[in-house]
Amino acid sequence: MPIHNNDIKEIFTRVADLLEIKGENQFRVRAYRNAARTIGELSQNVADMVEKGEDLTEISGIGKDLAGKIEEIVKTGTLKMLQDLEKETSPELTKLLQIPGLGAKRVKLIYEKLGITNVKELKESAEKGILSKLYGLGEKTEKKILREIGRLEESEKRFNIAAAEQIADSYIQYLKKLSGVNDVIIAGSYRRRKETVGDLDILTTCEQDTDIMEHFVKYEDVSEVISKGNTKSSVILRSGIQVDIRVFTPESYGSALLYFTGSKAHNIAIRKIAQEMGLKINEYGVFKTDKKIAGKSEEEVYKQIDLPYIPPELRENRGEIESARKGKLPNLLELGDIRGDLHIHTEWSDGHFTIEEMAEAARERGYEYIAITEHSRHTSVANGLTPERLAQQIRRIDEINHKLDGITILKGIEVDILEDGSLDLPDEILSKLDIVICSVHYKFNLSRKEQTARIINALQNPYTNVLGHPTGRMINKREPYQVDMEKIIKCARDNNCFLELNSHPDRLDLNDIHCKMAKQMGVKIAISTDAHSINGLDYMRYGIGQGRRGWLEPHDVINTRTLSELQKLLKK
DNA sequence: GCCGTTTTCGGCCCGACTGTTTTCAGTCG
Repeated sequence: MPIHNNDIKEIFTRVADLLEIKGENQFRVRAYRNAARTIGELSQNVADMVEKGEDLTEISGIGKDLAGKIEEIVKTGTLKMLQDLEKETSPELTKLLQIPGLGAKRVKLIYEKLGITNVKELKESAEKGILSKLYGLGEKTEKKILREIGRLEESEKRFNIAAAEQIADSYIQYLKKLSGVNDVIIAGSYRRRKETVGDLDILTTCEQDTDIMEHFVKYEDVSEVISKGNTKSSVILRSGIQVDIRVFTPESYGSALLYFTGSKAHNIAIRKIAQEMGLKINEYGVFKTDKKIAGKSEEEVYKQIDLPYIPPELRENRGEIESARKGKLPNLLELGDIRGDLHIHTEWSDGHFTIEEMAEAARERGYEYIAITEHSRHTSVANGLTPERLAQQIRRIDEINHKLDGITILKGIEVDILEDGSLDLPDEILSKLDIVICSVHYKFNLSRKEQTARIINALQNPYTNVLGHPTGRMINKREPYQVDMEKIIKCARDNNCFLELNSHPDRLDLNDIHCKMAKQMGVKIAISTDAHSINGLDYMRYGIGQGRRGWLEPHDVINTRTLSELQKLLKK
């Protein structure tokens, strides 16, 4: 069985959970958690590294012991230490940790005193009122646990960035209605533009005597108030998302913003640097002994530890601090750099508008060009084009281009990759197009080897330009199909192809890690919306967010080019 | 369990809120 980085991540996370429940040294626990996170975010495949005999202790946070355990997992598919821990305690205990309000100490307590090992038993004893009899637990905690179990049973989801954006926008508008409220900003993973958001962290500054907390919990969408204090409160909205708010003075706004934007790993790293310099950073500022020396703006805080401003999207402790130190932070791409959208559907297949309507909408958005890329015949549910209809569309686009001012329409296709890796339309018609995107739309469950070979075959077609939504994942709905992304990127490079970053908020495919990997391996990206309607063109901003998280600069992206530069890139 | 211009031991980020306690532990972010 091939071991993926994610398998190692899960094993180490379980080890950390069980060690913590056992009451082991917290720093040992942290070492496993750090290792789990690091491996999960690594762009290289650890199993390959083991096979090549590479030194795993080169990876930060992996020492001799963990390197040995990783090898054991890669070679045997399992870790004896974890099996022993599971025998010693109970494998389902870790699930209890997912219940908000239950940490390691309480899980240990209820396990040792009541012999509870899973959620079902926990629920029963809470319903019978046994839980609240334990020392340190009370009725309120018992009720909260029951509520949380109910919530866990209902759904356990993160919100995609577009859904989070809608919820956030209206809450912010509401908060700003209260007079005396000055800044309101959403920090957290939302500000880092992560593809999914677990909760919203709101930061505000306001005039004295402004009862922002009261106003905050009175919002009509609030279904439950979890906590309400003078500087910090939390609620749950009807949609199920948790929203936290913190109030700060303007003097602390920058350090608070930095702190609550995270990520946690980034914060820990910068605090460590501060510590080494004899400084202390917390959410209220930067302190030298007890004297506050900075905190108004994020720039000011970074400056105290000799770093330039680091954009939120990079703050994952994935090398941004080292780059910042060397003055080599990427000059990240911005929405304004985009000159066109290269993946658009119209009513010719399953889109909802005409070619002219989409072109005009794109022109209004300031674009110089778009590519019309319908589905091909195999995707019959989407009214995919036959060679004949595509030839017809090519003629039609020529006519429209002739009349249209201010924007150029490129002739393209999103052609299906068939099961054997051949393309759904003959080369003869593909040769007449400006851009060929090829995509997998069925047979998602081929083996990793077969799926990789299928895609590589498609990339080797002389007319292929772009691989569309390269892993096929749908956020919260469908897992990515199994592929060897490193091989695919290499193949794209060797065949002069590009990878798509599909901006649809349910896809955002490539993900951030693969974007960075493609950049490092010298493969450029097309950031496209896959728009099926005029509004769909506005998904571009999500793709930009993801691209920024993937360290992309304008020159890494083909649709930042002028039309003539782009045409050169697409000519093979 | 990791790490090192305090290097083989002794550190490892830190503050707010809640609930249960009677001065604080546990959880969370």
